[in-house]
Amino acid sequence: MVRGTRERILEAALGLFGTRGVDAVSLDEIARVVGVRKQTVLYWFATKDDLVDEVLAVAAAELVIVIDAALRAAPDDPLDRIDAVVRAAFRPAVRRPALLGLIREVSRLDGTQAARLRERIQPLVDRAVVYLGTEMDAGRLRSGDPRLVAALGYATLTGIATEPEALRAVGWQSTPAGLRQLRDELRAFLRAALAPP
Amino acid sequence: MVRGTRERILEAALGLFGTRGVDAVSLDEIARVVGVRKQTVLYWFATKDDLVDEVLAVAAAELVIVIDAALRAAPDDPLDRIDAVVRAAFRPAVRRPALLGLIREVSRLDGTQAARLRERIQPLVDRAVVYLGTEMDAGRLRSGDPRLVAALGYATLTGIATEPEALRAVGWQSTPAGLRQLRDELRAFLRAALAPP
DNA sequence: ACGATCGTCTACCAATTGGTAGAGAGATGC
DNA sequence: GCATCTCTCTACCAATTGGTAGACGATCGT
Repeated sequence: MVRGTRERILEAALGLFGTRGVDAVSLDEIARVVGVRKQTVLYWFATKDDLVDEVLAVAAAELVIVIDAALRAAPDDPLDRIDAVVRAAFRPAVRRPALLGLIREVSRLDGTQAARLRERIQPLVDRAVVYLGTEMDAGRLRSGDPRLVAALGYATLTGIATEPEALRAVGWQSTPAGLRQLRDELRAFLRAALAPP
Repeated sequence: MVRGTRERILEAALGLFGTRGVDAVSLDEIARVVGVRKQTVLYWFATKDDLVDEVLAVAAAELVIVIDAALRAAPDDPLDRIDAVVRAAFRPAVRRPALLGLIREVSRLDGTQAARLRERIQPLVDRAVVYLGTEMDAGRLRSGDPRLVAALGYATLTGIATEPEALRAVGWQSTPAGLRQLRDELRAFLRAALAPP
């Protein structure tokens, strides 16, 4: 066995849930992708809800790790640090749109699952909000309500990463050059939105 | 009959599709909300796909009308005009999050439906892109690729309007005062992102 | 007054859903 | 050698899905 069945189920489920939505994906379909029977999926995860929970945990952990690493290596200037986060979040976001898509999906999940995910990401969010607040006070960022500014930056990033249709509507193409251009435009957009006047 | 059954089905479907996703909502559920049997829904709309198509058409038309009206009444300065669009799109977005949510939902629909919706909205998008381009050339907006800047503005607006979970994570509350503050913060964010340096 | 049309209904249907029960193959421990 | 444990399977199941067939009453034009 090259990689555990369990891991392969989690990975397939992340991809399918993230791009098509939890409700729209059946256990049978996940099993088919993995190359196994539905009952094998139910052996590893007692219910579909359990599977959703664990997939959310995996996605959250991956995001937290990626962003944490980027921040640790980033310079001191807040605009540069935000750049670093964008770059760190952007790569997995386009390579695996499902990742951010799944986080988004949580809005329509049942409350306890949403709460569990929020709990995992909360530290990251709180840190970001506090950081934005102190930098605003220091005059190194445009001032405003740090909580809402954090939410707006998040909305911009995940929105652009998870809505291919919006990009198609403006004639954008997903080539390597296009991706680079999109990333740079996103960075410029957020820089301008956050820079002090 | 106060309002036609057909209209009531469309309205209920818009609300449910927009907040929970097309796949997650059954015809039975829509019928129950309307107070009618599923077969009555299927009398007015031959298939679920037909219903989805018409709901998308209704939502698109409503958005186009609202934004068009706001633009016709707006002043000349591009930042003020963008303000006007934000304000126009923000009210329906929070009163009926389903509206923008449904537009977003299209990313996971089958290609022909997505294409049909894109067709309806395309004129609006094209106008926006051309407008951004000329104002950038005139130095009244920060310059960049107008297509991507349009997509980014859209992503910010719909992202913040359709993701209550993100706002909850930063401790935001949906009170009238909170809404006003959110709208103003969104306007300041977009103004800063788009203003010339 | 009467047939046609309209709108909603009851009664089904096949396919798919998430989930249960338990058989059987293979490795592992003693 | 044998029992145990791990993993995947076949065989079901009840509930729900989108959809069909057609009965029934109301309304309408003539």
